[in-house]
Amino acid sequence: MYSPESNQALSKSAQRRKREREQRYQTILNAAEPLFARKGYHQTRIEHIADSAEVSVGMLYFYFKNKEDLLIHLLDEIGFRLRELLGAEFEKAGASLKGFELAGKAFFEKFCVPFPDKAVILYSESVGQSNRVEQHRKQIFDKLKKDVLGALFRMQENMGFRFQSEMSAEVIVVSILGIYERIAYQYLVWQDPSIDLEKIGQDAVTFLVGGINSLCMKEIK
Amino acid sequence: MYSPESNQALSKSAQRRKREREQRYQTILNAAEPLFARKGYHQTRIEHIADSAEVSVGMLYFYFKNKEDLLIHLLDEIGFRLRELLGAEFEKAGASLKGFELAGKAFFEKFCVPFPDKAVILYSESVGQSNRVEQHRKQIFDKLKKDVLGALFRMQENMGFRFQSEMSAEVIVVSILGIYERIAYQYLVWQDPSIDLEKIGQDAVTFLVGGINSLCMKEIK
Amino acid sequence: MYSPESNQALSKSAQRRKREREQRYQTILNAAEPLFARKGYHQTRIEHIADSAEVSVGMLYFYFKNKEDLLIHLLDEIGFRLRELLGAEFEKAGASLKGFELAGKAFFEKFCVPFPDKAVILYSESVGQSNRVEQHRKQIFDKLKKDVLGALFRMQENMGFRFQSEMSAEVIVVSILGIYERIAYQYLVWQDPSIDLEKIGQDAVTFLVGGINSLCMKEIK
Amino acid sequence: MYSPESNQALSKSAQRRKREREQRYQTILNAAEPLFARKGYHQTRIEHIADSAEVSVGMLYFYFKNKEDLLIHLLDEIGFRLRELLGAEFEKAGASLKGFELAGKAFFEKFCVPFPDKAVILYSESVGQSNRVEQHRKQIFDKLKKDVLGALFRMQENMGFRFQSEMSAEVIVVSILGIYERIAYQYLVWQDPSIDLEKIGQDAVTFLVGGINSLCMKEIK
DNA sequence: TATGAATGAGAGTTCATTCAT
DNA sequence: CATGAATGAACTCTCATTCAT
Repeated sequence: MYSPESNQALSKSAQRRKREREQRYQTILNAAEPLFARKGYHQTRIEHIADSAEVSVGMLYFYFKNKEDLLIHLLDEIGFRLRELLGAEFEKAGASLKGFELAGKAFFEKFCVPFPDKAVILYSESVGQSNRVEQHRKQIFDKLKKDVLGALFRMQENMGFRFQSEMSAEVIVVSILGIYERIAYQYLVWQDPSIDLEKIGQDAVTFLVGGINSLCMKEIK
Repeated sequence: MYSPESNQALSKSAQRRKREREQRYQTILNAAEPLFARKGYHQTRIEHIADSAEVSVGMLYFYFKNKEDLLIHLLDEIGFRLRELLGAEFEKAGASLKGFELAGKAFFEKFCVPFPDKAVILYSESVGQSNRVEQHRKQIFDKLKKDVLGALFRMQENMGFRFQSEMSAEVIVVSILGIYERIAYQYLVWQDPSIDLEKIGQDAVTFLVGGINSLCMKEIK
Repeated sequence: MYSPESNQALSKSAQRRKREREQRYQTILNAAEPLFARKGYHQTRIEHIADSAEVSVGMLYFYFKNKEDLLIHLLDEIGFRLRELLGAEFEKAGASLKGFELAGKAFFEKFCVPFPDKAVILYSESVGQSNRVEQHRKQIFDKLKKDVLGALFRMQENMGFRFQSEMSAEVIVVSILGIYERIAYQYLVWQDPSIDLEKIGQDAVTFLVGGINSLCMKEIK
Repeated sequence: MYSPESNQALSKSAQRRKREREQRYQTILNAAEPLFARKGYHQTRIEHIADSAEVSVGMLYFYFKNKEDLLIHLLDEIGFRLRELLGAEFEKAGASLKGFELAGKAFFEKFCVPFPDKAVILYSESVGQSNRVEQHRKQIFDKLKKDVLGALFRMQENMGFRFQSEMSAEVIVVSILGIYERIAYQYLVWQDPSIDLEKIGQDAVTFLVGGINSLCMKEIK
């Protein structure tokens, strides 16, 4: 006979286990993040990460295949968060230039400033480490490109213009990503004092809107 | 008493020595470049570089303090070459938008394509390795910024416009560097097939000219 | 007051428990056997054995003190089986050379061929692992020696001969064990194609009978 | 101009280097031998071997690819020595039964007794460690088999007999190797007090001569 | 009894750097 | 100047064993 109680008990226990496992997984990622970002990936020893996460080295290897794997998971998570964030901003403004403006502002205000470690890992510590890491970096940028490209095409449909050449959309997207990446890098990695995010934001948006406009031609209907 | 003869003999010998030393120094840098760019900085062993340069490991350490030092010198040389190249292009066209166009074209055609290893080291392998390396990277970018900024200001004087805000010039320069860096990265490091340098070049220039224009306001004289 | 009922109930339950325990114990040994024999003792992980036996790691440690202990119990069981088998063959033929022939045949046909894993563990995987394991290996061989020695002495009584020297019996026994061990090793561990058990068997028996004869001298009555 | 002196100096220096290298190689093998034989292969740590050889761990890895490689080289050397030794004994006595006698005696007196560590490694510590090690063990035994087989065939030619069956020669050789191996194992690994090499030697030879005779039939000329 | 996640000592291995020659 | 063998600290990773549940 089916016993809901013992079943629920089991289920509860299993649920708790699962919750704990996911928590620990996150704990490790959270511990690795500042270490990778501040000491550098190679300068960070597995033991430090384990200590910082209050987890044994063995447990760390239970959750992640190796150090590279840990970096990759961290990277993927950062990429996911960033896309989620930017996606929401594009949603807010419908398919318009406004969306690009909001997304640009959010990139600084909701990503770089509150999560500098995440940005440093994405733009600095994960660069040139290994082929596998680079593949994941590429994947993240490809998805971001796809997202921004989607927003661009939706805007095109709305506003009725055409691109100067077949590469224009690609160029616009890559340029946007490049501009923001470089500003973030100078600000976060080099802590360049000439980069004042508050002041720079508006000009950056103006610049890229100007860039976009120059590659989009009003269609005569 | 001054002995021109022995002096000259010494001088000749010293000159030869110096020439040889500089040659060897270059040989080592040249050997390290493709290894760092293709295998990666960490995956490249000192012994491998020495072998490739046909120099003993000990000699390598005579010319360079350590592995990091080698990377830094390589990086500095790459930065110098790039600045030299871009500077020449700006010279050619006087202080005009044309100069930006030429410099952009030259970046791809005279730097990325003929010297992919140099570009990969500048944009990938030297990233996030250590504070000292990062300082030199920053220095290189600062100088590039200064160069481009100079060209921009000369153009401003010539054409008589003013920037929308005090940050505009900074934003323009950083944006330009960011755009080109990202395109180079996708093309060289990820070998992204959607990046066709030939086709992209013109649009990139159009984009950034649009961007520049949008931050520069014609002055009413 | 003695309560047969509850007693019987307890007894039955206890019996079942004991049966289950022994079953599980065997299951674990049976799971470890092919793993040790095919992957090797050191290459086999405790977790793998537990999985294969469908038992938790904790349970495995309930039944066996540690990995070495598991190997020792396996080894002892293998030794017991082998002695049982050879003993039965000696019984069949009474105290005669025939018994040695039958035992030799049985060693191949009833041990090595149907239970190659057991033979591999006895002759290869348990060798040189630790002092404790080696003690048990020695014990097994000592008992086998004693068995064969017993058969030899019974044959001596029956047939009335004397050994050439006081060591002769020892030498005969050790030689027999050595010959069969080496053949089994070549056949099972190295899978030496020049070892054809079918064809070799008869010659091996002839060889050792010749050996035995040469160390036994007919007594003049 | 050719300078014999500096040349000789170079040559001498190079010779010394080579000598030192070979010496060091031997020193490491010599240091590993007693450790492997007495503590066991797995219980012996690389660091111990390096310490014992008064060599740094790094140097050890310069001479040997890894721990397994060290064991294999040790094993090969032991195998080579043993064959050399037995070969010389067979040579001494021409192609006769005497040769088998001498070789048997030499196995104990010139191998097992003076070099117990070598014998233990050959017969115990190298057993069941890995496929690669096992391949080398097999190779050694194959060569030993070939050597003994050669002696047997030469004796056959001299004495004019034929083997009972096509497998007889194989059986004789494998039996001889098995008998001596087992005696050595009991004596050296188990230090079995019932094995008195002095007394056992003669009987072992008698046994195997009897075995050989029983598989060889006088040819009627 | 039964579980299997957690532990952590300890292993092998690498390689930038040094220094006797 | 030149060599390259030698160093050994530092690193990642494994897995037998334990113990809270």
